[in-house]
Amino acid sequence: MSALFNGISEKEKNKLFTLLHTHVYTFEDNINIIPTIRNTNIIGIVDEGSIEFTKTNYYGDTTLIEVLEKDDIFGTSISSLYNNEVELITKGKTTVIIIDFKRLMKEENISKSYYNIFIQNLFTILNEKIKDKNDRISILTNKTIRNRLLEYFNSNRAAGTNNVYLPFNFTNLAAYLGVDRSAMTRELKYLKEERLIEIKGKRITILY
Amino acid sequence: MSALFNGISEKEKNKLFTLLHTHVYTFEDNINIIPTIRNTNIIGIVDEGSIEFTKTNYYGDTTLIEVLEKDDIFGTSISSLYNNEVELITKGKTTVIIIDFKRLMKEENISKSYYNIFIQNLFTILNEKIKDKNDRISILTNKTIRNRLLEYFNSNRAAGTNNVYLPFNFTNLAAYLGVDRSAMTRELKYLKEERLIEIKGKRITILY
DNA sequence: ATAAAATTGTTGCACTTGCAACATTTTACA
DNA sequence: TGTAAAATGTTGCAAGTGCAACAATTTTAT
Repeated sequence: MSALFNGISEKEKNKLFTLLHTHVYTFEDNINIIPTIRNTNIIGIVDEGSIEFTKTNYYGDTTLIEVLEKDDIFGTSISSLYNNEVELITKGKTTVIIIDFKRLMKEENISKSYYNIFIQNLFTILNEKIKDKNDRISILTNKTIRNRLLEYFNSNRAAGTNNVYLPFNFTNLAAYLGVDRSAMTRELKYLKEERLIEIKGKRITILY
Repeated sequence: MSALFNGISEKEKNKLFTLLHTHVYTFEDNINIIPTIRNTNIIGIVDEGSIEFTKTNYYGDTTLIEVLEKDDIFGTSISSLYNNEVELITKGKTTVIIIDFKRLMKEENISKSYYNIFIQNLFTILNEKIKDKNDRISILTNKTIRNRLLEYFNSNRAAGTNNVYLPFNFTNLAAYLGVDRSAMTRELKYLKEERLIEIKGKRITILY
């Protein structure tokens, strides 16, 4: 659960949506939602389902930028919908809440305390997004698969432990690390043989 | 020049700084400024000089995350100062303006129109930062030096032209792309020989 | 103007990795 | 419960790239 509505009651949340004239859209599985919401300066919130945010370069290679789950945000003023190589593809039936960014910034809203909390939460989430991206950049600048794995494991330990719980499967881990999956599997085998890690399902234990 | 003070006059800017109780710090060359500003929930603005934002992983490899120039922003609520592997190193004598984030979010400020513009500008800048990082991630997931170069060139054309003007030298380009500099030089030679690009100083012309 | 420092260019070599092609196992779903 | 689909595991091989070590050039500072 994201922090977007932290400190805001369900009642206030509904008031906020009225105040901001939010729109709700529902999409079937595997739809690019950008054509529906394009040309508007908006903030979108995933309310149900999930969305894969991808970017395709000029020769057709696609990068998975992030997976947006319930209460994650996206939008012109947050990511880069204006870029036509970018797609937001629904995974499963998906509902999104759309807020007009201009309305969000209207002064008359400001007397409401929950409005201020909402703006603060938005900043906090953007902060976390930037931090996550910095972390991924740091990992991607490693020159070997081994170092990418080790840095990933190191910076994703469960607090106070030597365990990492993968938030996705190994195929997606390879994509996240920007490496060939089979080559990554080989490297994981070496790491296990050298007893630097142990793997049990999606739990990796760091032994080094 | 960043957009942080777009639509805000110099007079209003000074009023804003008074309103927000900003602090100004000046540092000599090559100082890590984090110890001075740590433990505060702040937004920092570079007013003079520049700052290299680096991240060092657990085995000592350092990644240059971004270079902050005049009017660029940083901070707990924007990047990840709480992370102790992170450094903000001044390049040359550098002055920064520090704004307490809590104060920035105080409701009593809100009647001022320039305050609202300032908040909007902050969102816009964060948006651009996220977009830049997404672009870099997209480039870094390419598996060959050649493809990283070509995608970089393609997504950094000067508007409406086939020219790219490097904002840094080739050594830093290699760091940005996460590749060995000498290997990159070799690849650039091949690209020139195959007449896919032309290089004249820091101007690259795309011929493909 | 000159020395020092930084940047750029070059190349051999070892090694990592992508790729392809396929086997095996697990998961999804009708 | 059975079958298709997805995920994981394996391996040979060619190709790309990091690394090291050095030369040449350009920039910076005094």
